[in-house]
Amino acid sequence: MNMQAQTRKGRKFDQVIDGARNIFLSQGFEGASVDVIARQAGVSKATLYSYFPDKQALFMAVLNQECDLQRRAQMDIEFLQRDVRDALHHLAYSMLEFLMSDEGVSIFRVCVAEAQRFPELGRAFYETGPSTAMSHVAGYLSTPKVGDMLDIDDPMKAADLFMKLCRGDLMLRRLLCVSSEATHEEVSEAADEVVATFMARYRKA
Amino acid sequence: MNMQAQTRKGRKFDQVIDGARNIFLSQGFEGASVDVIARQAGVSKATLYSYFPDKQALFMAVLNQECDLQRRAQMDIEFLQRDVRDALHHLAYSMLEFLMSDEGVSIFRVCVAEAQRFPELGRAFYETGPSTAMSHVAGYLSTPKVGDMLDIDDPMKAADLFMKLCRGDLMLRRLLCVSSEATHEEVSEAADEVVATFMARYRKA
DNA sequence: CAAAAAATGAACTGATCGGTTTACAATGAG
DNA sequence: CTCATTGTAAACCGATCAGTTCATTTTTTG
Repeated sequence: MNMQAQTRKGRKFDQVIDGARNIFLSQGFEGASVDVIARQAGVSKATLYSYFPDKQALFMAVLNQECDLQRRAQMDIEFLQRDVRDALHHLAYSMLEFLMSDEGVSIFRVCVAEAQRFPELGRAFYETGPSTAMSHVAGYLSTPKVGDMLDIDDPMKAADLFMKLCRGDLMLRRLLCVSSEATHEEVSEAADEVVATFMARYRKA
Repeated sequence: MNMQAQTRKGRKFDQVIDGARNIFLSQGFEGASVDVIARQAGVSKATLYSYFPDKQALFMAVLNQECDLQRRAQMDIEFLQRDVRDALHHLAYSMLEFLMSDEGVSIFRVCVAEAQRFPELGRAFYETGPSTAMSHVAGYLSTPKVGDMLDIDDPMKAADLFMKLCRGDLMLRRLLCVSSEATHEEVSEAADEVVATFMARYRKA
């Protein structure tokens, strides 16, 4: 039976990952103690260690899953068949929404913090997160519909610009805990600015 | 005598701060052990604890000093009396150079990582670093010379744009340890892009 | 030189942490 | 029901760590 795959894995596997996710994302790697993770997961420490050989492996498992989620949460470009300006705004808005969410900020913070200690981690996050997103955006920017409106010679470079316009002061302040979650208006206004600047840069001559 | 101010403080005060700076910036707060810091500083642990009541205080002292250095390292705007385009390029280049340096990356990484644990830290870093820099840039952008070339209604918003253009993919890759120090050419090219985009956004109608 | 101040090193405390072990209970399939 | 799998609780180990103590040495200063 296909249930066996789950059973073999153990019934509480997901609990462990979820608990670890909570603690790691809020406390970082060193700051998270295995006892606390086990308690949060509602699982005994022995069970936890029956799934993962050590704390590092658990950490990487959590982050890998998080990267997958990030990949899947990629925006629905198909549905961007409307006006280019609207499409860009929609793109910027959804990107900003993720970047500014508690989850987005947490995972970014942890990856930056532990990138030195776990060399694979930084690269994995970059590839599955920002890099993949950039490729998606570049793909859209290569569309003939966009080509009619804007003069884009290097779609990747343009996508890079688009993304760095999204990572502005708003996100910096969240990362440094200067401000808390942004309002819908702030995000929408920021998205307006992104689109305005982007279109100014790549307007037809 | 004015030497007493130093003597009262203790002869090895600077050694302690320097050693702590090295270890904290490369290992983070939790990752840095006080014994290692003392050894790196060439000082006994007892001496270290005669200067600072605990590890946290030492950490904050290091970061405060680093913020001051950052403030002092602010660019020399007076010397920007030349062509606006050149001035902007110079500004972007020196900003990128700091952001991409080992020191700039390290301090940013540590502040982002520990901002949750030390709420004052994130704010202090933001104020003395990015925020101050933004004000300087906004000041320059309010200059009549710039006003002749560009149509800037909100200098702070424009300065924000300028700075986020600098914090691009290059810096992201360094933060995540995807790539190491950038070459002179890469930085200069990135500065070109910053200026091109900025001037496109604020060109006279 | 002599007394005071500053620094040393090494041992020590109490706590925490990662990880293991053990003896026992819950679960679920045939 | 039976038996193997899976999970539990708690004690335990060795290591590390922040912070203290103290007897001794070095440096400064008058």
